[in-house]
Amino acid sequence: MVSVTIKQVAERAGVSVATASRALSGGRGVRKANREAVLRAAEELDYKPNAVAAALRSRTTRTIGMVVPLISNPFFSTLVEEVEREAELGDRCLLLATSHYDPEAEARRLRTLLDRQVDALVVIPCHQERSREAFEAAARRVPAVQLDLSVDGTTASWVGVDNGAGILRLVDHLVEQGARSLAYIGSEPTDSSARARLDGYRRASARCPGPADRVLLGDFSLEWGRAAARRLLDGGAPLPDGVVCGNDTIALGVLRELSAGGVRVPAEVMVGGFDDIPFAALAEPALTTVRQPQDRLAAEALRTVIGMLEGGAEPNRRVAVVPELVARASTAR
Amino acid sequence: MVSVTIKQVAERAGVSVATASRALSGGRGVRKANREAVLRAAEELDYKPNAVAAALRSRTTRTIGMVVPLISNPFFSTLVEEVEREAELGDRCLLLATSHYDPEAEARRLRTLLDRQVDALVVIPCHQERSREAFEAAARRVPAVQLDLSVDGTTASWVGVDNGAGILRLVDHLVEQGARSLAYIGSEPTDSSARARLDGYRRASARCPGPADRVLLGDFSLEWGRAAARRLLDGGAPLPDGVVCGNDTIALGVLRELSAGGVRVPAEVMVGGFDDIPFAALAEPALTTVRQPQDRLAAEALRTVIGMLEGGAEPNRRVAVVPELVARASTAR
DNA sequence: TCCCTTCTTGTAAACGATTACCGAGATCTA
DNA sequence: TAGATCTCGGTAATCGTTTACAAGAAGGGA
Repeated sequence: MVSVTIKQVAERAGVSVATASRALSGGRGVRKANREAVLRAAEELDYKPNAVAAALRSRTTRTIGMVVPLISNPFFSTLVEEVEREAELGDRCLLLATSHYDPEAEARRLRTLLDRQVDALVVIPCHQERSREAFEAAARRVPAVQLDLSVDGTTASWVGVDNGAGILRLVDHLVEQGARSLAYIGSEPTDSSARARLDGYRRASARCPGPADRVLLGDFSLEWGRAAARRLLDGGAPLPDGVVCGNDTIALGVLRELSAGGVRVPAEVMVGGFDDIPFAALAEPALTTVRQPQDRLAAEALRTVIGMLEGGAEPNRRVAVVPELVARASTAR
Repeated sequence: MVSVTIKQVAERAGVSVATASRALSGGRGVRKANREAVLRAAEELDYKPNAVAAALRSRTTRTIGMVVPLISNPFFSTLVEEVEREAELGDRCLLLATSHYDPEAEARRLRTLLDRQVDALVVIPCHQERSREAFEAAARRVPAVQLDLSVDGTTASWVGVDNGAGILRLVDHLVEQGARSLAYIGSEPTDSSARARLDGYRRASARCPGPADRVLLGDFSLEWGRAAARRLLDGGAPLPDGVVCGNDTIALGVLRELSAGGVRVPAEVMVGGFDDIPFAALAEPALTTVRQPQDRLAAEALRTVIGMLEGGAEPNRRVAVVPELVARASTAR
């Protein structure tokens, strides 16, 4: 498979390769007649520039590296999609790698991406402590930003959602809808989001006129949602008017268990989630939730690294996007 | 950010760059003492090979390009994940691009990936006719395989699921469970999968002892599933014992509407889907479905292109993986 | 001992672009 | 018209590897 090179284009256009290169990239400092001759020759020969060669010499690959724990998680896959879309707008490509929640694999993938000379990195760190060293090492070499999750004890750039503000909106909404008592079903604070949501609930619960101190912590699974809901049902204590869930998966489990226990949602208990996963709108009843604005997160993340790349923007930028509340049937009194 | 080059490694080890290069890549044809000296020097200097330079000279980037219609679709995102995992096993990276179901965008992305000298391409073509030209052009330049969907009228490589066999299994299962009449709710045959499933149903319906000629075609959405189920309910004709759905999303809509109409599943009507999306197992009742073995599909796809790359395997390989049936509550009599 | 392999090694030429530098005209200014 | 400035284009270096080639060293068989 022999490819047309810039040399052949230059030859056909009757100019040197230097002029051809200039004409093809921007065209500044090239007389109009020559520029047109070069472009015509390129067209006629169906010239395709070799991006690898250009990258070697210009020391920039126009490639963004991204490392995520898992691609198939719908929340992450949406982030990947939006980062890719945003990258393409800047005429860049996405080199994607998975850590499978293994900090060592994550470190290896980061190194591989650096070896491939990515211009910048967008990372969803898989572990709040053990991801730190590799991420910081990578961030010393190229502009890098953490997306969604953040590792402990670093000042490196991060873009994510303001979890506290999101929980606050949900709590306010429940109170507006008439809830006088609340409970929180979430995950143990094993990652930065889980902790921020729990802290957010603790702060927000002051807005509730009645008792709001029941907090059940497990993991982010549907099964835990069911188990926790069962505990509420079996507890003997009166059910809260509203249940704030740490994410939608938990909330779906809660809905399922409450309905199995004969409790009507939202009439007896209102339920709210966090994330707005695709199925939230399809649940019965449709789930009120805090929407993570993935498109804005991705855009901000890319803007952050590109800013560091081009403008030399400040390297320690922390952006917390305030999420919006999506009110649906599960909280409609 | 100055990097250590192989030249410095060679110098420190007291050999030429050629020897250093040989020692670092495989080490064949290098005396043991020298090889060790080189490796030690590389270690001490924390040498990181520049993959771009290596790619330029060796004319191979160890990169797989992948173009998908959408990353956030859970079926596609799982395929992406598995392709990435498989690529990593062969020490390759994944350059990922999205077509957003636009054939022109798809063509542009393919060209970009080729400019970047990917070694091979895995493509989920977004349109059965209008994807053809660009895909075939790309396939003439590097090993390329279509994944899941296939464009019309090409003999190029393809790896996907045997839709007909999958539908057949589902029909056989329903008949075994006692269904004597069937209906099919699917999508108009606008892509190769939709057509193969519809054809598969028409062939398989001969296995049904009673009437099985009700076929309702719309699109692959939950809404269409609800609408079609409503048509069955309102039609006046007796309900079929089993409903075969073109995919799980439709099946979830059918479940929802039947339950809203007071029809018990599976006691009165059994329902089966196709794909085994994550939510299928969580539906009420849990949905029987035909599982797409995404890991095997991805592995086969990569094996196909790598085979063409390395072994010069036949360029027109069509692999139809037979899917397995996952029997759950929605068909348990 | 001599010839013929087989190993190792270094030199230097790729790979295909971008770009520093310089010189030749063209244009402008006084 | 001379000198300064600007525009444009070519030569050649460069990016950091891999690899073709040639040559020297070592080993083996007759």
